[in-house]
Amino acid sequence: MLAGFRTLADRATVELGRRGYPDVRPVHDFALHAIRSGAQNASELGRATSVTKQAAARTISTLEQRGYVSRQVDPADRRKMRLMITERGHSLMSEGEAVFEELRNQLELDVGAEALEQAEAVLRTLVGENAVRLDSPGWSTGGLDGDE
Amino acid sequence: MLAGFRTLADRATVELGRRGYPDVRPVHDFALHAIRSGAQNASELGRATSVTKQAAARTISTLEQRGYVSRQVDPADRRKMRLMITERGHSLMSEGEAVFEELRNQLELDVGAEALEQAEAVLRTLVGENAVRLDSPGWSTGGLDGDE
DNA sequence: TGATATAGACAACCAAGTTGTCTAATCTGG
DNA sequence: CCAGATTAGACAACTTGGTTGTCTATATCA
Repeated sequence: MLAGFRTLADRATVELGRRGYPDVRPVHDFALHAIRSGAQNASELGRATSVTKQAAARTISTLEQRGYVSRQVDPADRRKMRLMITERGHSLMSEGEAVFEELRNQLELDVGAEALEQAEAVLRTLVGENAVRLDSPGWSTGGLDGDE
Repeated sequence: MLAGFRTLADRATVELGRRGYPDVRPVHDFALHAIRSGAQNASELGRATSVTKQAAARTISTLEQRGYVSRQVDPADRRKMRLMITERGHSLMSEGEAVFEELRNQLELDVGAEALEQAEAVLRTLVGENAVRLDSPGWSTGGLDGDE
């Protein structure tokens, strides 16, 4: 079947909820990662996550409400709102990584180390191929045009 | 990263669009499969796909609009609307399977037959584990309660 | 027969996206 | 140096797939 990753992400979400981050979804973690690795404002975040800047701004604002990031006007360019990950944001991220690690370990127990690595390699190939064209927003919902 | 299956499903969607089924999403195919393997009305479909009956009814009605299923009152129990997959519905499904087959073959070329099988086995384990508790609606959106 | 359960419809809502329009700030080029 | 273009971000309206909650019609059970 095809629900593999969904499964993983869902479990991580539930587990994170159990550990005191009840209102976090995969998207949020995803966004935090993008911010940590360089996206400093809404537009950049949008580009980094292949989403319109409006959607990114929305994600940011919920992240801000929940206390995971803070925003302040960029002194150098006053159009921009510079993003910073808060303490709580950082602990969410490390907790998230820990949870993932645990899930991965569990799976490794179930299935064997080699098998798991093999599987990861395959999946990497799969996403690697189209990482090239992570452009076009709306790959999952709207689009469907298939860029002829 | 973790977008492996998404990737696969998205590509299949795009490819199907290209082949004359432009308004089909993974959900729809998923629902058709559930119907084919026994779900005869909205409530059953909902149960089968771990979704409320209302959501299922909605999916059905778009599927009906697009001409993939038809509905008629069940003569034996006039509360029920019996579902039938139309000709077009069947061809969608086989086209869908063909596309998937092709994608799988492509991946097999890229990565080798054994590796692919191994990966599939791992993923099967992953989803298999929690197939047991495919109950609780809302695993992906609302929930988060983690059934304490 | 009457209480209860089930099927499905309808309405209101949510989350995460999308467009499209708009203002404010910055950049660029004549 | 200033006019025009570009960019950042906000706001509003809409879409999809899902959720409750309420309601009617039909079945079923005691």
